[in-house]
Amino acid sequence: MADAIDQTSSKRQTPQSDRVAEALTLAIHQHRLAPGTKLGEDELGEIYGVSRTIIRAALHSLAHDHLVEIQRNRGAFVAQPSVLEAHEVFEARALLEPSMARRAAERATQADLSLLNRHIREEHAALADGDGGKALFLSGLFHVEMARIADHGTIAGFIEALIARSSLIIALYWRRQSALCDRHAHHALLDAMERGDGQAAEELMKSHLVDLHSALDLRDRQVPGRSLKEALKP
Amino acid sequence: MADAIDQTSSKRQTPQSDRVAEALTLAIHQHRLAPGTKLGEDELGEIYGVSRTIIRAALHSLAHDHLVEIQRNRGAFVAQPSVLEAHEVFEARALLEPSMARRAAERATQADLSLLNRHIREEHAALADGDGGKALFLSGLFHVEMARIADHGTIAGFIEALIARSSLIIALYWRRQSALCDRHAHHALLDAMERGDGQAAEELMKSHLVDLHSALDLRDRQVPGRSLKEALKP
DNA sequence: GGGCGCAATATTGTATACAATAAGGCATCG
DNA sequence: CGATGCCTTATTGTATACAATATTGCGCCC
Repeated sequence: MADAIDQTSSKRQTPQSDRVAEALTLAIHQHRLAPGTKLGEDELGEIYGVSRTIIRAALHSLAHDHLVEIQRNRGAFVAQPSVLEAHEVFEARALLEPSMARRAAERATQADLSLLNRHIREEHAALADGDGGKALFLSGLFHVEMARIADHGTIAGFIEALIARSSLIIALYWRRQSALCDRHAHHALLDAMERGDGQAAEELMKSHLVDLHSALDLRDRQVPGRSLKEALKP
Repeated sequence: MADAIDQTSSKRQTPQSDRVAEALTLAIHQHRLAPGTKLGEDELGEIYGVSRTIIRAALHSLAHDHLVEIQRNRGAFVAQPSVLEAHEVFEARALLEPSMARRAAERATQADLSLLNRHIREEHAALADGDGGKALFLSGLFHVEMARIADHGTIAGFIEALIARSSLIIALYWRRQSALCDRHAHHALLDAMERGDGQAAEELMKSHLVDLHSALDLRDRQVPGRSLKEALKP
């Protein structure tokens, strides 16, 4: 085992901690790391073939984005967003993403549009395969790509962080029965972008986010993993 | 020298890196650390009486908020936001803060209002003393406090980061002659909040941010510190 | 037999040592 | 005298060793 990280070229430009952080973020996105999972430093160090120093930097980075929670002297755990946090995240997205959708519609190049088109096709294919987790992940990527097209790095950074958190929220609160209700939302958005209709894109994004938000089961209950220890002890 | 950090009680709950990061953030807020300043690890370690491990964690944290820039094998420097970044930061604030002003107006308690009142008085006092830097810092604190009152942790976190970056932007691009043009903006905002008039607070915040944005000198030029080496070498 | 306290263990927090990279100075050569 | 290349030095990147804290299992006492 050991060196699991692909060190393509001998001269590496990006810090190793970033590579680890990216790998962990991806695993969270893809629902391969469930909320509440303990992320032991030695364990991760062995997996990625680096020392705890690197792992700690990566974990702190993810903690900064609210993807993991670090408890002093206890360790790092994949975050378990509360119902309140879930509401906040989608409210924040509703505040930011419609404007970005408008900008994206006004600025998208042909290359951007075909990239989004491919995303949608892959997403539908994943849904057809019954791989809901992958479809959800691709769906998030669509939003991230849109923020990138809008060409506003600052807000795009916020949106990326919010979408990563959304992935955790979906893992905890998604209600299955409404899984495919808005399969056409992204298609409609892309249509508006192809027409360069910023106003329409903004409205579509706004209602799409409302739909997403209401597709969550956010009745105030304890999430499973938390109830065992943290709900009873303190 | 050495242990410069105040370890009030023997049992410390917050990580040391957070204390260092806070101290550095404060120094940046107060314009005691100029953009471009080199932040050597050994040097900071000696100042705060901790090892480089702690310093590195703090610097990475600030880098995540775009307050410092880390160049591989070169070290950490106080960030020098570009003109583009400056625009983006104020556009992002314009997107987030008006809504928060509305929420704050709808939720502020009497204690909140008197706290804001005190902030404004201190800000005016600092201006009267000719301490523009301190006034600017307190002005930022007013916005942060407002986000806190709005009781939306997620967006408040974004706003806090944006205001910290604004402090750097102001250090680089503020034009002196317009330094006191909007001294009454915060007062007007507080009035609206005291009336519980969310709509008015939202509008006032929006125009206040437009004023701030246009009080910057964002003509496209190289910032001084950057031009010597970085503008010519790469 | 159950509950409490202590000790053993494992894991994280911090410091330090070593390695790698970049910067600056000096000597040599044209 | 100036330029170029190497070498010295300083600083960061990473790993490891040590210290502190929380957890867990065992034994003892009630």
